[in-house]
Amino acid sequence: MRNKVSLKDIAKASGVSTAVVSFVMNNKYVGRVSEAKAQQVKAIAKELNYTPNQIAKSLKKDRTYTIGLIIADISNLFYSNIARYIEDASKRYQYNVIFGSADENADKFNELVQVMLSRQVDGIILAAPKGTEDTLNYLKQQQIPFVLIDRHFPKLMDINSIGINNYQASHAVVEHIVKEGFKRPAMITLRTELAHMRERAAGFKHALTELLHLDKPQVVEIQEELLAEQIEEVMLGLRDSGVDLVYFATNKIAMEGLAAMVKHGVRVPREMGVICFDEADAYKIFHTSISFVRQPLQQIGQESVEMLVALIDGKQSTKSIVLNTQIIRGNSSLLLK
Amino acid sequence: MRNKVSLKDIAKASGVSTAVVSFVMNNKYVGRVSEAKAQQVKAIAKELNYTPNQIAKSLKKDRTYTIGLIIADISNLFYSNIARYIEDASKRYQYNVIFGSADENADKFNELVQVMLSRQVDGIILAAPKGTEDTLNYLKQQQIPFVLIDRHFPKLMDINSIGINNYQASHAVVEHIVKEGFKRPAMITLRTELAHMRERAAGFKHALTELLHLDKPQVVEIQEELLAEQIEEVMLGLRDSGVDLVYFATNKIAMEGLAAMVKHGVRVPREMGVICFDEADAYKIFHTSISFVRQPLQQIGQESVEMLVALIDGKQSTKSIVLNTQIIRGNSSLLLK
DNA sequence: TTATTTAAGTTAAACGATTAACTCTATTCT
DNA sequence: AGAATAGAGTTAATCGTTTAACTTAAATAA
Repeated sequence: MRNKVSLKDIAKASGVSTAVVSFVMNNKYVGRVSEAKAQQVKAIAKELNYTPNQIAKSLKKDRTYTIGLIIADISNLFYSNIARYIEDASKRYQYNVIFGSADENADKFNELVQVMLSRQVDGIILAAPKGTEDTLNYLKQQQIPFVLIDRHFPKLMDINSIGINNYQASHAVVEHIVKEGFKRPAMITLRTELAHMRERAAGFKHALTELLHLDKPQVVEIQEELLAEQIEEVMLGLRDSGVDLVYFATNKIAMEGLAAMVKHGVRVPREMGVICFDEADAYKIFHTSISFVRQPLQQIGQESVEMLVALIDGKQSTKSIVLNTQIIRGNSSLLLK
Repeated sequence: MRNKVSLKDIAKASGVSTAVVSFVMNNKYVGRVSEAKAQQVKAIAKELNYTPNQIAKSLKKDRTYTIGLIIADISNLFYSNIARYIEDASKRYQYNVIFGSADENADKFNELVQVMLSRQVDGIILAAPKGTEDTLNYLKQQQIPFVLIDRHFPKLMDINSIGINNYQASHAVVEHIVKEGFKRPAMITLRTELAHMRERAAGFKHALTELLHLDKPQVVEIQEELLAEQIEEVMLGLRDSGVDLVYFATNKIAMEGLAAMVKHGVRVPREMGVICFDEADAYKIFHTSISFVRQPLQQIGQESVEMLVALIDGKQSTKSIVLNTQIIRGNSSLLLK
């Protein structure tokens, strides 16, 4: 079988107690173990190829140095990028990440939380689907350190979260396109109660009534599961009704929407302008450079880990960080006269 | 602090020993605990909201039910998709996944392996960068269950792996484009020793000498770090030298290559045909539908987990699974006359 | 009636590490 | 010289489970 070397083996091989080996391995031996013996123990440990058993360590110290990460969908570029940054940042803090994908499903989410808790993660970073307020409250009440990313829940108070200013981002989008001269923009978003999405829509609506005095800004809500099915119809409908620019509220919608435009030969931006929320690698192979709202993914990843680690160490009280987005201008939102 | 309920607490609350609680919680109580008491214990456990401490369990049973996953780059769609399928499949087997990204760096890879081992993962699934043969040998010698995905190492014998038939896939690509009538195809690949990439190139070359009797099939190798920098020059060079189709050896190259074509207005397939290795979401917003080689990602994920679990359970000896790919034809590899 | 089996538990060692509290020297201080 | 301190270790309890081995009482068998 697998040749596991434990403290005991090293202790035996070097003729000392396990305590000495433990002290030496953790570099806490000054004043307790002579330098000579320490070096000898280290040498023997290396020779036997000792790897400390983190499981045992965790049990004793009640710290696993593991972060749980629950995201909506790992195959979505937005989340997989964040996952990457979170993994990066965690490593810098000597933490490992165990992850799971909730697929926007509250039950799956709850199950994942339970799994992570039973694995004794020190804390959790999560992008929660709708309908998970109870679980979040439970985590809070149990005083389990956690940080919400991307999504937030206005009903819940005193929750640590890190996100972006969705309302302002949409507002800025409208400012940009109005300045460009677009007169009849429409937004396509998902039919959802999730606050961050509602804020994106609200920012769009308010800015349009404010800046163009439109009394009924056009916002189309599509049910996520029907996205691929309905997008073409929606896009053609918007074009035929004279909409001059479409603002996609997520990168998933954008991909489907752009695909529909390509399929039906809708020229961008001549026939219809385009601006998207979120970046995608894919944009660079679109025939026109795409304008989009960039979220600071790396910062979200980095700061969520920092925040969580601070919480774990008891060094921080509740806070919400709201990061700023940036509009990256491409040709897709230029009004051609 | 965090209110941790242990077996001991339940035992105390129900007036029995921890052994009884353990038996009941694991449903191993028939003949040892009366049904009545069992139900009572269960009720108390639920009431106290007991969650078993998997860390303690792992220590005792020498099984963590955790799989380590080391991939080249989580932000690459190919790997993040595989990660998703691996996570899915793992859950079905009651395993969790801890993951890390090696970024094609052997040192980082080795470090990740050590971390995973110290976390006592039951087995590892890995896409290994070049120069990691020693580590793989070490794992083998230590009898740690592991499964190689995507990449394989011809020098290493008796390694469990799961991959695709790269040579054949390229051969099929050539058959397809030759049948279409392309006469001067070129391939763009990475400068690497990794076997799977070399096989892709070999399949292309051999098929071309075989089918079109070209004595010097054109294969351009780009150093990965210089990809973005050099791709435009390469693409324009190929076009100007009369190449009529380009075969991109990975999705990363494809994205860069297609972006260069878009930027310089190279029409696909009229000026140059295109066929790619690997799928990308992005293809659907390209102005022409893209032909590509599809890898069975879900199957790779599923089977790698199955294989690993079998290895962990000692139910399986070494084997290599080679899966088949499929060419998905789009308009990008149609010869327009 | 006595012996044996079964049911329903309990006890305690173990997994691999950590660490407070202890034991010896050997040295230093007064 | 005697007391105090420092140096170099050891002992053993502990983290939360699991489980082999034991106990005790009741039921069944011979």
